Amino acid sequence: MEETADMMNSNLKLNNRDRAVLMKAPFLTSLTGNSLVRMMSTMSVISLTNRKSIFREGEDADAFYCVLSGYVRLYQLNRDGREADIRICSPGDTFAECLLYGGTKYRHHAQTAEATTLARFDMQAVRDLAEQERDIAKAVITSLSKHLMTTMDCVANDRLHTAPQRVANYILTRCPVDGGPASIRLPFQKNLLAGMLGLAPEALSRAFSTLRRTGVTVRGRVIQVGDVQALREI
Amino acid sequence: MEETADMMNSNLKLNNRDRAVLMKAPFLTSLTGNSLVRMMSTMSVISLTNRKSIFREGEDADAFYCVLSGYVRLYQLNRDGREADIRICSPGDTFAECLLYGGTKYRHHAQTAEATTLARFDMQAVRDLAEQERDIAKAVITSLSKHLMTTMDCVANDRLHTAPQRVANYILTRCPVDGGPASIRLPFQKNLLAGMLGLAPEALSRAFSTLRRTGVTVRGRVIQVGDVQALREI
DNA sequence: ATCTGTTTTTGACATCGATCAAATTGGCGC
DNA sequence: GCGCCAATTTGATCGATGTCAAAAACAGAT
Repeated sequence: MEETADMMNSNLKLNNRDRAVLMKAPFLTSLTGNSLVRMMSTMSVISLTNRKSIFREGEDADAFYCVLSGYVRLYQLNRDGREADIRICSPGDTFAECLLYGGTKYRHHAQTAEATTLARFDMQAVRDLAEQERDIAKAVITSLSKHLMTTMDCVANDRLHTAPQRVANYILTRCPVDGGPASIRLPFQKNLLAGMLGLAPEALSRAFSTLRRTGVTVRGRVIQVGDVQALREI
Repeated sequence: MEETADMMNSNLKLNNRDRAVLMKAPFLTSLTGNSLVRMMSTMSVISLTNRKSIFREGEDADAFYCVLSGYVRLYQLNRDGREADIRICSPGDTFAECLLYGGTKYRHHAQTAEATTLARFDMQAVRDLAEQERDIAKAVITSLSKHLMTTMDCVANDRLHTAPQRVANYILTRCPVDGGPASIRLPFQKNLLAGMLGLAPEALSRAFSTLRRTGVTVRGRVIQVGDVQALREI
């Protein structure tokens, strides 16, 4: 088998880290034995370098995906041809699974935002499995429920919070629960964080500088929080 | 049985129109025979007048609902105590069903936005049914899939379009497909439309007046469109 | 360590939409 | 038709965020 450095697209065995991520995905984590084996047999692994298209809006949807490592950007074009991110998928996130029973064509563009490994599930195969195996159906329900909740949270976040509040929320979700100082490291470019929060990169940058008054220091990807409790008040 | 005029909360038989709406809900429409009967047996009908609370954020989630007639507003409070609509549910819409497997507490406030009739489904009963009956599980999957798709559309709409564009989109979804003139009647107050589109009422009003230049006339709840095709270009 | 291309930040500005208050319209019961 | 309350529109203003351009910081390769 031959691969170019530019675009690997293979069916290799999973490495351990990717396997662990996959097994924690909500539509697999509850499966055991035969169901798990059958589900895994509909899957293939795909590795892509940065900025590769996974699918385009309007194409026939024949698979959904789970991010194993790297990041995926789901976006649409507005009337002026500008891209707006709808969702940034991190390791463990599933995308396009709403098309299992919801439609036949992809509704957004999907492209990698880093070197990325994906698990690809054949839509029709999973559909068939879900009808045969109760626990697979249940796992799909769990996955869709969770995804729907986070998407509703996204709407609420967009409509309810200003840019500094969204950034503060994001930081808080990765901070220890108690109130003292903390330090976290962004796992990706600020570009992507902006997309997650529905902000332009410049707006994210300004939100960070607003948060300096609340004791947040940013150096590269490292974010230091003077007082976690103070951040909650924002 | 005694009822006040202010707040009926009863278990009456469905009238024909409500029954038709219910049967078209995605988690019922594919069911037949025994599954349908069992599903219906977990249901009760609730009628409420305008502005009655259905549940509050943080309460234990023991039921999900389908709107049969009227409208329901899902909203949250921001830090200043101002309400922001997350979703407006119309007849046929289901809400809080993402908690079937996604969590145990309601995540928003829900209140009626008109005199409203609801079908109430006991969460635990439906959970049990979905595990027993394949077609019920499948119906739940379909329902969640559809709901997830519309919620992602909502995010996309919020992030991609300006107020006049959102209003134009809304109008177009209820217009005949061809390009000529058309006239539609809003089925609810503009208040609610604003909430659906993620706008303040004033912003909706101004969007309408912007659209006058594109041949849109608004008189009360009646919207007349001079040229449907022109509206698509906005 | 230096170079180079990319990412991020900053500045200046335009735009959009929220907010508050006031005027107007509309709906509905009488 | 009238009166009244609620919904909607309008005006004025403000704040937040997008946009474009340029500077600065950063990361990776040499």
